[in-house]
Amino acid sequence: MAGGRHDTILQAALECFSARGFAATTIEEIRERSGASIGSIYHHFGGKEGLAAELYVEGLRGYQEGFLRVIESSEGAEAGIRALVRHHLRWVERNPELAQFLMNRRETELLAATRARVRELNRGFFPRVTAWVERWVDAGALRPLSADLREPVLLGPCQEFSRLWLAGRTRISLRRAERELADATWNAVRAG
Amino acid sequence: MAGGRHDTILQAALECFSARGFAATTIEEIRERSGASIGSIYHHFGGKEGLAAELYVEGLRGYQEGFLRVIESSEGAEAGIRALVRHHLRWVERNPELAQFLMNRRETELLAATRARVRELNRGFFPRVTAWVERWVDAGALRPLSADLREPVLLGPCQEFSRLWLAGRTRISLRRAERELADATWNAVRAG
Amino acid sequence: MAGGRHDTILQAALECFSARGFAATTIEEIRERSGASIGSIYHHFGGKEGLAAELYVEGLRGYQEGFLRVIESSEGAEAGIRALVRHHLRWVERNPELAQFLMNRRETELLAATRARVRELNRGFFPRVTAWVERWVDAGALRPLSADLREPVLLGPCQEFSRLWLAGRTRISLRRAERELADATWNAVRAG
Amino acid sequence: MAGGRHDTILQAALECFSARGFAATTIEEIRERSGASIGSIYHHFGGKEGLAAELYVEGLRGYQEGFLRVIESSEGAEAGIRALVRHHLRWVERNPELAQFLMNRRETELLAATRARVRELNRGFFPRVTAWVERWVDAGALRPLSADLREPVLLGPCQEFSRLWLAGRTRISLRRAERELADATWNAVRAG
DNA sequence: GATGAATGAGCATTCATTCAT
DNA sequence: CATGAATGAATGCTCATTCAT
Repeated sequence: MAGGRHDTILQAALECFSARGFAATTIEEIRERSGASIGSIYHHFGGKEGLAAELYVEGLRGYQEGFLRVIESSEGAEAGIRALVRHHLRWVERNPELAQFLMNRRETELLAATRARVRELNRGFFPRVTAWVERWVDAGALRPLSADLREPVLLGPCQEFSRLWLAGRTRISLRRAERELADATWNAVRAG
Repeated sequence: MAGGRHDTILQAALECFSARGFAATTIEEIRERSGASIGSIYHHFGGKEGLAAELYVEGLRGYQEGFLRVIESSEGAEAGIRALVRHHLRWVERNPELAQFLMNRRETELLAATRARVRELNRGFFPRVTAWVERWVDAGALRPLSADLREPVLLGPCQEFSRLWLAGRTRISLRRAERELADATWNAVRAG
Repeated sequence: MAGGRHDTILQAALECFSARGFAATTIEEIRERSGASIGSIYHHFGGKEGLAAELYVEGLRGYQEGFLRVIESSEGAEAGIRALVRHHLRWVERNPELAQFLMNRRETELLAATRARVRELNRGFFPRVTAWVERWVDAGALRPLSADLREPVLLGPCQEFSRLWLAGRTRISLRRAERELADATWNAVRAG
Repeated sequence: MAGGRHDTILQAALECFSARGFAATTIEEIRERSGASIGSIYHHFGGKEGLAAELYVEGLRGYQEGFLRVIESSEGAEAGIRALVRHHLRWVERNPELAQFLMNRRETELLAATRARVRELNRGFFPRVTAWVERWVDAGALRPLSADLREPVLLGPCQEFSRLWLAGRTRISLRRAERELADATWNAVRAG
């Protein structure tokens, strides 16, 4: 589906962006790490922004797909919440560089190349998350929660722990944190 | 109180850094906004890094001081947790630019000028937070929590909401979120 | 033979360095004189230091090669000494800019980029000069001379005259000085 | 005669100039080493050029005065030549920093502040050297020598050795070189 | 005389991007 | 598709110099 050169460059760019940030990464660094030529990078992606957009959008898509699959196939509210925490942490574990890159949202979302495609993705994502949450609120399993607080309450702790883990500033692993984060998150939102 | 020029430059830099990020801000922008000369900026801060370090370290110090004051003067575990959430959100409300700047931690913490001073601050901060939490765990008011999970669970939701609020992507205000975030956080950590 | 741009830049830089010194020369001057772009200069040489190092090392190599060829192919001590004086002066005459640049040794030798390569060159040069001189000392044609004094006694007068000539402060030409400098140098070192 | 501040600054500037060259030395370095303020440096010397001119002219004057005293008080040609070599080496030994600074003539002589005063000094110096040399040429003690070659032949070896010694690239001391350099120089110019 | 904050022209250097081969 | 030399606007930073206190 995708040329070897194409993917090699993409992977090299991801490594650079995640290690030093988008702004601080230079095309030269990507060239060196990928082994491709400058011309080749421009041929495939049109430049630094194009590379970042590709990584960002595809990364986000993958995350969201997994997220929806997990909650929508879960049985019951508690199982869904716990699966969501677990999914988040395991996704970070499997994609540490992508996670690091997506986490520094701000730098990348300002890019023109990204905006429209991200909005598109979100349009297909948030309503389904909202539907899932409200279904269980209506069923009396979850406490009502302002729409703006859904993401913060459900993912804030995972997000923050992931951030520390990616920075190498935790003693325990993502796996070992799963249970406690799931407990805390579940207690934060369960009804009663 | 301190040198007018000095503080004017600092404020201008903060505005630039928070609006566009450290890397994207140019000295010229800071010069224009502050009204000072390039030379003056370098005379006082030694450069962009020095400026960022000063802002970062002083911002962090202020946040931590308030944080400790709030929890250590609180009566009981629940009051402490709720005060902590309230303090976090109000600090962000009072210092939106500083908050935005400190949130993009990564960009700044890579700076050599910052590292040592931050470590120093943290040495005086985390042990006292730990002591406070463990006191109430021992008293049976809070559920036991791995050390690595304290910050994520206690502040993750606030942090994530603040991030969205700063990005202008929330409908409700920080004030309106206080109660719900405090409830959620308290439920996440209360014993039983 | 080598890249036209490459050599054009090198020549322009040499003219600037010899006319105004390394420190006083600006990249902009080199750019203007060479007709290349700033980027091209950096692409090829990495900066002012790289340019100076290239010129210095290649210049030194050329001088040393000629020097060795001349003395090692000479017949007898006196012929060698006279050939050496002659070679020195003619080299300066043929390469006035390079001579001027190499003469202000100090400015350039402090450069990190130069040190290792110069040491390497000298390792291949001085032992052969020493061997030649000692051969004729042993043969009784030259007076014994401390190692440290070889260069000063053999080349000091040439060096000093070249310096004055390059500064435009002599009335006679390098050619006209050849005989007298050869006489003086030969008398300074001949046995008996 | 001279204020303490005045001389302290002068000495600090000399140390900087001799260690790193005129162009590479900054006023800030001189300020730091001298302990004076920037304003004070400007008050006394008017700037970097003024400092360099002062050092250069006074240094040259001192060297020339000693030089003339030595040859004019010497008895005979050989004694004069030997005294001259000795004077040169001892002057370098006593004033290594000044020697280093004066040696990099080129950088300093381009300064407007220096030119006129140097020409003035030279007008009082070279005729007397010339007179001394020609007196002994006429007397048959020295071989005739083109005017342009006087300095190179008489001082070239000393100069070159001093340069190496100042750069720390000699094994023997200035004192130990005296005899051999005097012999070589005397042989280079003696009649017959 | 002494001080040091303030100034800003000038400089080296970086880096995304283009394009001929 | 691949290459890398060439470009030059943009940027961080230096540093001699001024001047009010």
